[in-house]
Formats: sequence, C-alpha cells, structure tokens
Amino acid sequence: MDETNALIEQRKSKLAALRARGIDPFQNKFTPAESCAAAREHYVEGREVALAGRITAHRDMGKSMFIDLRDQSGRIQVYAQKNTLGDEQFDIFKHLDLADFIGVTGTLFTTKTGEISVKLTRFVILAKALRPPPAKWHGLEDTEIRYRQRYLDLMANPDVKDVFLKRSAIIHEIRQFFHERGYVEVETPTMQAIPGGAAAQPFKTFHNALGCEFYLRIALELYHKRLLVGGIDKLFEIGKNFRNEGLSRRHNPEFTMLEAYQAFGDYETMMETVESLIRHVAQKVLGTLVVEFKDAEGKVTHTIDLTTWKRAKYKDLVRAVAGNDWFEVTPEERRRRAMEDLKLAGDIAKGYEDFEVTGAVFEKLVEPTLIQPTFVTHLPKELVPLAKLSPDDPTTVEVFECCINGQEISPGYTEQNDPLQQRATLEHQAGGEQQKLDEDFLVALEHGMPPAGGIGIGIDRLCMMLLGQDSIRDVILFPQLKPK
RNA sequence: GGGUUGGUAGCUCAGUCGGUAGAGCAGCGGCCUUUUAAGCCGUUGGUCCCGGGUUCGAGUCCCGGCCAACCCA
Repeated sequence: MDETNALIEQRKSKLAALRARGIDPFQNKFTPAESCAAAREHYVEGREVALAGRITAHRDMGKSMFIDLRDQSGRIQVYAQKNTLGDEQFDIFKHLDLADFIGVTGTLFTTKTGEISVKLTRFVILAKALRPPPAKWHGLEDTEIRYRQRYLDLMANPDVKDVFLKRSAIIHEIRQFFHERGYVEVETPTMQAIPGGAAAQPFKTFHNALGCEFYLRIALELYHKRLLVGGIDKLFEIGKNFRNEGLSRRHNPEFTMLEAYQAFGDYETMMETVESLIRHVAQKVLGTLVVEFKDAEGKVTHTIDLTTWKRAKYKDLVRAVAGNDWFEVTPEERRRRAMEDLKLAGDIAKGYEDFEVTGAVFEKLVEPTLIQPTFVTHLPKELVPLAKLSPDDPTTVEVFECCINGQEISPGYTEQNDPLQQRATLEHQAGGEQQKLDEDFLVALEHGMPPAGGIGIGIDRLCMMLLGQDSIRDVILFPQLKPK
C-alpha cells in the first residue's frame, strides 16, 4: 500500500502539470444543485444542471468525450465537446483520471442511443485521485482488500454499498419502532469497573487519571435494570459490546447490540415485541416479509417467511431429536447417549454439567433446524441466571430464544427482580472463581425493580438474516482483522 | 488452537514436467464530435507474500513464517 508505482507517479505528475497551469485540483467548494439521480429523474431537455461526483468511466471519441459521473445517488453520463469547451479546457478534461472528483455544469440532453446525459459547459476539478481505483468490470474480489480498505469495496461493488445503506435503514427503523411505542433511548457506560450481564471474556483497559482498570462492556443489561429501578419504564439502547473471543463468520470482537426493557411486561410481552419489531423492519426496509437466501451462484437456496412465528418448548424440541425419555434417564446415561448415539463427543467437554450436555444437543441438533421464525420457551433455569422461574414448571425459566435461519437472533426474559434470588444466582454463577459481584447492581435491585420483560438482539446477526449475508464481516463496515 | 484453500502487473486471473513472466481490463501515445464493458493501431508496467533450502537453473519442489477465506475446536 505504501509502495510507489508508475500509475501513482503518472497521476502525481498530472497533478503537478495542473498546478503549473494555475489550476488547484483540490477545490474547497462546489455546490451541486442536485444529485446525479435527481438530474436524470427530472429530465427536461436543455435544462441547466450543476452536479458533482467521481469519474468512474470514460469513453474518448477524439474531439469529444463521454464520462460517467457518480455520486451516492447514482450515475449520469457527461458529454464534452472540443468546440464548446475550447482547446485548453478540453485538453484538461481529456487528461482527467478515473476516480477524480469534478463539479460540472451543463444542459440535459438525450443521446442517439437514448441515454440521458449532460452536455458539458464548465467543469472544476474538486479532488485529484493519486491512486487508481479498482477495475470497473470485475469489481474488487480480494476479501482482504475489501475488508481492510472498505472504501475501495464500496466504490467498486454496488451490492456492498446497498447492504450498508440497508443496514442504516434497519437501525433507523428499529429506533422508529421503539419511539412509536413510547420507549426512551438511553446510553450507558461502555467502560465498566465490573463487566456483567453475560458470561464472556472482557477486554481490559486502564484509566490514567483515576489510576484504575476498566473493562469494555460485554452486555448492556445491568445498567438498563438500574434505570428500571429509577423509574424509566420503557427503554432501549443500541450500542457496541466487546467480547474477547475468537473471530469467525458469526463473531466480531465488537458488535452492535440492541437491548430493550419494559416494566410491567414479561417474556410474553417481549415475544410480541420481537415479532412486531422484526416484521416492521423487514416490511419497511425490504418491502416484504419473505427473505430469500442465495448461494454463491445466486440461486435461491431457501426462503424465510416472517409472517408466521411458531412457538415450541425447549424440552419438546430436545426430546424430538434425542428421545422421549431423554429427561427421565440418569445424567450419566444422557452424557453417554449424547456422545455415542448422537455423535456429539467432540462438542461435549469433560467438565460439562448435565444441563450443558442437553445444551449441546439443543445447540448442535435443534437450533440449526429452526429456519422459520420460532420462539423456543421454557429453557432450563441453569442456562439463564437473570430470569424468573416459570410458575408452572420451576425447573424452567420464563425465557424465550427467538431462532431464525438456524441461529439465535434474540433472547428475551421475564427479568429477575427478586434481589435475594438474584444475589444467590450470581454468587453461584461466580462459583469459586472469585469473580467480582456487581454490588451496586444488587443494591439497586434492593431498592425495588418493577417486574419487567427484556430482550437483546444482535444487530449484526439481524442484518445478516434480513440481508441474506452469510458472514458478519459483510454487514460490518470495518470488521476486525489482524493488523498487517 | 487444528485442517483445507489461496497470495503472480493498479484490478480480475492464467502460468504445463523445474528452463528468459503472460492475457483481459486500467495506464501511456496515436486516430476517431452521440459513445456506453465504445472501437482500431502502437506501447509501458513485476520484491511472483516474506525468509531459508534443494538444483546448473525455482513463480513452480522442500522447510519455516506472515496474511486472508472456509471448515472444525
């Protein structure tokens, strides 16, 4: 990237040549009257337009020349003629490079072949590009360059830009949805002395003036519950979480999380909320509730129908793949069956407790089959320490996992608001590891937290699902890579 | 962390059995005043990811490393 080559040297000498002619090819300002797309849309032959954009193609005809001018809205063709521009201006125009930014004024007309174009009368160079852009026809394929230099990917691959414009629209619609329902958007600390709300390795940092260590948050939850205590009854936050774990197609160390809480709601309330939210977003952003997934060749492999949302109990789903007597046999027998009969030996660590063995069965054999939207309910209480027990089956909690496309998209709980129960659970979870308890959070609960429903949705994974992307890196503008 | 695949011109990619490094596009020069992946003629451009090794000779074979994608943990 730092090397010099002939193409860069050529552009630099063109820059010097422009300066020698008294032209500054980095103008501070040129205000386009409209976008390239708007100019095409509002076509009136002979109408004067002022547009700005990047040169993305040129077709040299000798004494006349076509270029493609592109801004965020789209592309328009500009036609320059020697006899209208004059010899000197035309010569400068001819020596512009692909990727240069220019401002143009001219009049609209339609070519013989029917393309709406601008007949150029004046132009200014707004920014000279000193490096060549990626090839126009093949686009940019090299994944490493695409991620490290995303701007090149955005320049070269319109589909990529579309994904990120839609991601922005998705987040906008999420905010709209919650605001319409009377939720308050909040912001809570990213740097926390005790990272809580999830079981995950945190990143550590140091505050010089305070002289103490902080962790980057791994969840939003515990601060949101403090706000429920404080009397903010409906709240949500969209923000980054940080988890110090491996990277994969589905994991980026920093990722965007949505959490929302509603006082006097429960997990039933929140199931309705998740379903309505995702339907709202899909309808607004995609214009449909049927999402298509395609393979590398563009063939549709499967579709997801967001109009119908199923519900199923965790134990029933496990029984369906592991046998009806799964929960009646001894823990030792469960472990044997999982490892031998279900061939999950590689997925079950030696130290796994009984509920984790069943958890592995669920994760490996059930979750991947839940393609259509499904709320899995009545999870075992050991899995979820921050939720309330189900009155009808106290071995389970009032929790759902919303699974779509074989992945968990969103968990939701009836939140634990009994401070003594909560303390007991957290102490048990901390175990012998001397993991610090968030005393301030427990004190807050002791002041009284209203019963509440809560949800979390990984925004990156939601975008993957809605936009048909297989890798989280394709919905994050600058995914984490190892520095080169 | 393990396995697989890949890294060659600005971009997309070929490169046979180990024998002087190739194409298309882009670039540069020329012709062409309604083209659109414009066209035609000519032409420049290389740390073959890095470091060792084998060999008369390595893009190619061997060893080590870096980076990435995918799969697995």
